Amino acid sequence: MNSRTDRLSLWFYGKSAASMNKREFKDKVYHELARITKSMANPHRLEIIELLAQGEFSVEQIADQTNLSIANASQHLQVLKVAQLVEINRQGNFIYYRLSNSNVFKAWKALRELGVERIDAIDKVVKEFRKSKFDFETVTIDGLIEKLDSGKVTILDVRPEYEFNQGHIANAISIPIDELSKRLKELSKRHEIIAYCRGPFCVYADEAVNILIKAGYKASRLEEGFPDWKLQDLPIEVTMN
Amino acid sequence: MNSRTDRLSLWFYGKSAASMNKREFKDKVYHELARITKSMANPHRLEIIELLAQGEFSVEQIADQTNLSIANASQHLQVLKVAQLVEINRQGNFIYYRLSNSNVFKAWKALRELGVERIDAIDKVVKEFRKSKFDFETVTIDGLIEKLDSGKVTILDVRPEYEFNQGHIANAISIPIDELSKRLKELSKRHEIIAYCRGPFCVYADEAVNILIKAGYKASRLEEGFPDWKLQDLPIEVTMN
DNA sequence: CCCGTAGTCAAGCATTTAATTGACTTCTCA
DNA sequence: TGAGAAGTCAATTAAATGCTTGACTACGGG
Repeated sequence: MNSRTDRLSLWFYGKSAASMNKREFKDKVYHELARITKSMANPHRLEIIELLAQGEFSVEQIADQTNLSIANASQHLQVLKVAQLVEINRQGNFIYYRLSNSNVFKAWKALRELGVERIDAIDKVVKEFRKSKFDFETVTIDGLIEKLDSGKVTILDVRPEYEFNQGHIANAISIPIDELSKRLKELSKRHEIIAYCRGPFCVYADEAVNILIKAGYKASRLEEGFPDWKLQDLPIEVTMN
Repeated sequence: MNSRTDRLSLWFYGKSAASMNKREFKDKVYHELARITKSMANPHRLEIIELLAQGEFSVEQIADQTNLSIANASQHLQVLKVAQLVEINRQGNFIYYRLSNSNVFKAWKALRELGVERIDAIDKVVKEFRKSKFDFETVTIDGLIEKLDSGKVTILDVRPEYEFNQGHIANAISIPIDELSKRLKELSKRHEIIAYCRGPFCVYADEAVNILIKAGYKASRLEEGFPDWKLQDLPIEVTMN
């Protein structure tokens, strides 16, 4: 025990702000910020955050999507809930989790962009994985906006319909990736097709473009996902039921 | 050992992207992103990041500023270096650390804003601490820009001169907080004074405004800090030597 | 009101993280 | 070239984190 530890235990147990000195104040603030950061600092929780950026999901849906056991998913969700990054909405037997606020997605986006830019391993694995399976160009949100102004473009949402219904790019049509092959006739070949999904690490759109190009369409994927579009306050639609 | 763990150990030891399946690809990407997030997820490292957003500092300077032992500070810096969030610049006996890139500050800023908005404890402690010692209004960067357009404003940088020299708001004058009381005569009472420092959790500017108001000046603090100003590509100056 | 489903909680173990100490390395300068 | 200053590293210990398992709680339908 040194004097530093003594101070920490003091404020930790609820010292009032008015009686703090500068160091105690800083320790408290950075401690709280680190608590939030730690609650995001786990691969599964990051994946959950990205999923919840699409809308709200039950624990079982989340566990399925992220390949976790129900109990484990639940525990990760508790961590996020304690940190106030997610909120719940109980509907009978089901408990639906959602991000509490757009700032959560903003933080995830900032970390994602930091990662892609800083960590070669990420950029490399993303590029190689895409290239190995699907070799084609991507379009950014800005690029898509330009295309929309100037031509015949079909925006194709290939996420599960459940996610599409909770919010999608205005005028997009929904064909979940699993159904794309057998629903190709719904798409006109006279339009360029821009497929999008959850975000830059989601491969649904890659798979879609692959299918479309093989079938003779002009198609490319949106680099970002629906949450990035929504964050910029670009036009979206929600399917009511 | 279950099949999930088997997969993890496979890619961990360097599976090529081309041979990955979807789940392996996701695991790899989120693992890497969590690694970066973990490297930030510690109160001392967040404080170091905020400090390094001001410029470059030696290990000893960093240890001093953050109240850490040299060895401990060094170890935290190694964590940040391995995650590629900081870079070094050796000058003889001294090793200067700096943020590798503005994305690091962007991520810190996003986490900071998430924290202030989400965690009552942070907002509360910041407001209470300020109020208890210094009860006055603050000005945002946008507010400062407006004021600059329309009136006589003195921008006062109260960070240590070392930090001022590495970069400051254009036309700001430097009076480190320790010297402010005895250098008041350098400031005209006909100008409103906006004091700024490192960021929203830095109290130098609060202390400065307190001194200035007591001495009869019209003064307020900038909510954000120099790095926030710089991030927006607003005019800055660097003191060469 | 009890059964089944959805989800949470608690215990136990293995792994990771953090701080301290003291030894070690690297560089400068006399 | 060797003393000293600036940092790093390695070992130790304590604490926190993460996963699994199985028991538990909450709700709805018959």
